[in-house]
Amino acid sequence: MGVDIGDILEKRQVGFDDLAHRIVAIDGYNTLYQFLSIIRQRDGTPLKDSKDNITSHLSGILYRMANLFEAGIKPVFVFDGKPPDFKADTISQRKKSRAEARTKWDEAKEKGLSEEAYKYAQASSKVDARIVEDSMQLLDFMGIPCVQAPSEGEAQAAYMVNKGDADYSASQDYDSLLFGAPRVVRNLTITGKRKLPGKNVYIDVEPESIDLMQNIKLLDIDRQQLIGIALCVGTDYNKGLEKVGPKTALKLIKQHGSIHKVLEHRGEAIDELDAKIDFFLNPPVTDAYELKWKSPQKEKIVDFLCKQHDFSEERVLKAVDRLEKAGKQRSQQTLDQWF
DNA sequence: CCCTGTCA
DNA sequence: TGACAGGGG
Repeated sequence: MGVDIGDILEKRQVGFDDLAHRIVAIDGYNTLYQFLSIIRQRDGTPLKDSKDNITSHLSGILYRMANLFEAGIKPVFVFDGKPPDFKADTISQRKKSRAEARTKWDEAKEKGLSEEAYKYAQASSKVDARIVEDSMQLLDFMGIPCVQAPSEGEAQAAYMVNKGDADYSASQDYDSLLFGAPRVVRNLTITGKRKLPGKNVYIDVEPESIDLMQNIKLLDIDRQQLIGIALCVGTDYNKGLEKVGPKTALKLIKQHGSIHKVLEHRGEAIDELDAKIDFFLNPPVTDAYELKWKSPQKEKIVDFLCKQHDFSEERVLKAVDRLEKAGKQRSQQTLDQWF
């Protein structure tokens, strides 16, 4: 999932408050997947309403957005459109992995292996159409704008930051850097703890920002070469070279100058290489969006979350209160009308 | 993930 | 007040 180039990138720790007054274009798919895989009970079961609908993502959205609002951050969600044809292999691979994880989850449960069970439960998470639909519904009631990308959400987010409509692209993946996002923020959470994948160990995680130009300069490469490194390591559109991680990829690209030369030297090939490079450089994006934050519709949120999905009214009202207060406070302080 | 209650 | 356990839906 995503491109693994984090090890060669310079990151800057940012406090949650450093992002005050900033517009953050959130990768919807990435965030929802994160919520689905992490918001679970000890045994691995996701949160569900009485009709057996998964609700982990709704919980994640409600509380995380309340926290962002309180920090003065303006979120906008960006959702994926039609993936490029050359993503088909990755998509079917993910489907296969999910199916395998589902069986292994059941097996581990039967054997009483709780840690294994949890791991496979997470891996079986799927962001399906219903998850996306009711996320958009909740976000709309909360007054948070959503953008429908023509293709990859990370590409659309990158475009919006370049255009100046947003300040950061937010995702756990580094892909939007490949699409040219000047600034990416990761770990957009308040709780400074995260579970290590697989193990039952928690580590501290702080939000961090990555500056594209700074990294390009530091690595002494250009953007095409960064894309070349990504293609060496493997992206959603290609498998990557055998036993080549980010550090080796950097060395290879610097040594040979371009991905084409690296492949030529190794006698290997990547299908539709030029089309893929061009997709990173000139992805389909749209200007058809409006960024407008509206005051939360309390009754609709309560109806949706409490009546339809069995959330506690006390908790939801408290969260909506936080949304309203934060918005009003900002509007007074900065003249920059939120609502 | 995030919230809430408890305990020192 | 901050760490921790437990539950959320």
